[in-house]
Amino acid sequence: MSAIRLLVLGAVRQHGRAHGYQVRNDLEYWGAHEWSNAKPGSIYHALKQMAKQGLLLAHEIAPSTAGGPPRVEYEITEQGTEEYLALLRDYLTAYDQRPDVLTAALGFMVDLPREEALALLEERVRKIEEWRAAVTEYYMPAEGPGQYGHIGEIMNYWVHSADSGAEWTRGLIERVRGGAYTFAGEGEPFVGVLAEGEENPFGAGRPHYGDAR
Amino acid sequence: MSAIRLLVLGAVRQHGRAHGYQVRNDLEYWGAHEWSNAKPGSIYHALKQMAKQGLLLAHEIAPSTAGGPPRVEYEITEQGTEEYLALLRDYLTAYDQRPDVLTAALGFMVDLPREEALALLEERVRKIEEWRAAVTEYYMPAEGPGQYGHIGEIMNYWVHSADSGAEWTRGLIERVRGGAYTFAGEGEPFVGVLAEGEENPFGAGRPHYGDAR
DNA sequence: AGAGAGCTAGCCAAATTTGACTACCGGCCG
DNA sequence: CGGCCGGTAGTCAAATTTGGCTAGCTCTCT
Repeated sequence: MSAIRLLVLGAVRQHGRAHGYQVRNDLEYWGAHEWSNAKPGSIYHALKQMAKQGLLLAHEIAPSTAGGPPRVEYEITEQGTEEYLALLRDYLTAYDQRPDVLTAALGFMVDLPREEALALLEERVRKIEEWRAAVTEYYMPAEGPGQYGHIGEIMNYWVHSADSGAEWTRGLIERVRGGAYTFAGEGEPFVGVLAEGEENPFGAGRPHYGDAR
Repeated sequence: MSAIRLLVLGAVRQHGRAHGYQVRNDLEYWGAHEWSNAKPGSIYHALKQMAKQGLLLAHEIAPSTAGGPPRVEYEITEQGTEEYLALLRDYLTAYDQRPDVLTAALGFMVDLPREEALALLEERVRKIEEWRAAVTEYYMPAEGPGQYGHIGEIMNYWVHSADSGAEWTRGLIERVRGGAYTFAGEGEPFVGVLAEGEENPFGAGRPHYGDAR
């Protein structure tokens, strides 16, 4: 699964109640369209799918003023919250070469208690090291590297990425252990959503990298 | 697009003529199922699609001995070769947060002349630096970092990944410039496919990381 | 000789993702 | 006042991806 479900669940949860366009807007605010598949089609699809599965509750809203398409507001259910936390824990520890799930999880990590987040991040480092060992053991056999020719560069790249990822995670662990950020149960949380009517500084009109391609 | 097209085109090209299962086997040999979406369904789909688009030529093979499903062998066309080289060039330079396309391109980079590969890799470094500048400029405004709360860790992670990727690419450039590997037009190329009947040391029976999850 | 395991080769339905498209409204410009 | 631009809210068909399924062999025990 991609990161879309976590992103959508997290966005709805922070609002309490949100319709599709609000979610879409939040994800854009977070820059999610740059590092994940958070495109309109995917977002609306995920909302409907998760409503069907009981993770979200759909409220049909009467078209307020003029015609327009029928709006639907979503609210997260008990079951949806469980799924949300499960995904969050999973993605914080998973090292599977897709950086988007980690990125999404970083955005929500403060929904967990500090101690748990630390434990998960340490688990993440362990997983990376385990993976690294597996690569070097299986793909760099006794005959020595080089027998793979340029193909060895692929393994080299994997190993380099793993090392870099582990190093970064260790840095994050230190910052969190040192008291950075506000985690669950520690008072007023940092809110990354826009209030109704608040101007979106990251919305249209703001050049994002990649727009010119 | 994912890396699947480049992988499939490259595999068919190295064989000269290959049927689906051969391609599937090569990709497994390269470990592609671990870092890309190279699953049977995707491979067979890509073969058919590209045959329909004229990138591959499909030969119906009469069922050799007993019944069995009708085999199809594929051969790359002129147009397919062009597409192959275009994808290769593109993926060697593209820095778009999906490591699988780079990984796939690394596997085939020796199909280009050494000088061109070097130029593309240098272009890649430039792109990464450009991207890094965009992130730090747009997402770390005058108010200073920290106003984003833990969300700033996402940008921090991006920047760290970019730096790590650039550093690795510079290392590769040095190795290639120093004469490593055999590039197009430099004599006997390194072949990463299995000869008909050769045993696949990476096939089934060999534990891959992730099998135990 | 028959049961079962495992390989070869490939197919398929369901789920997801993409990228473009619709429809309504308000403002603004000449 | 007509036309068009931009924002809001969302839909849709087509392409792709997933994960498991089929069917025919070939060994290997028993």
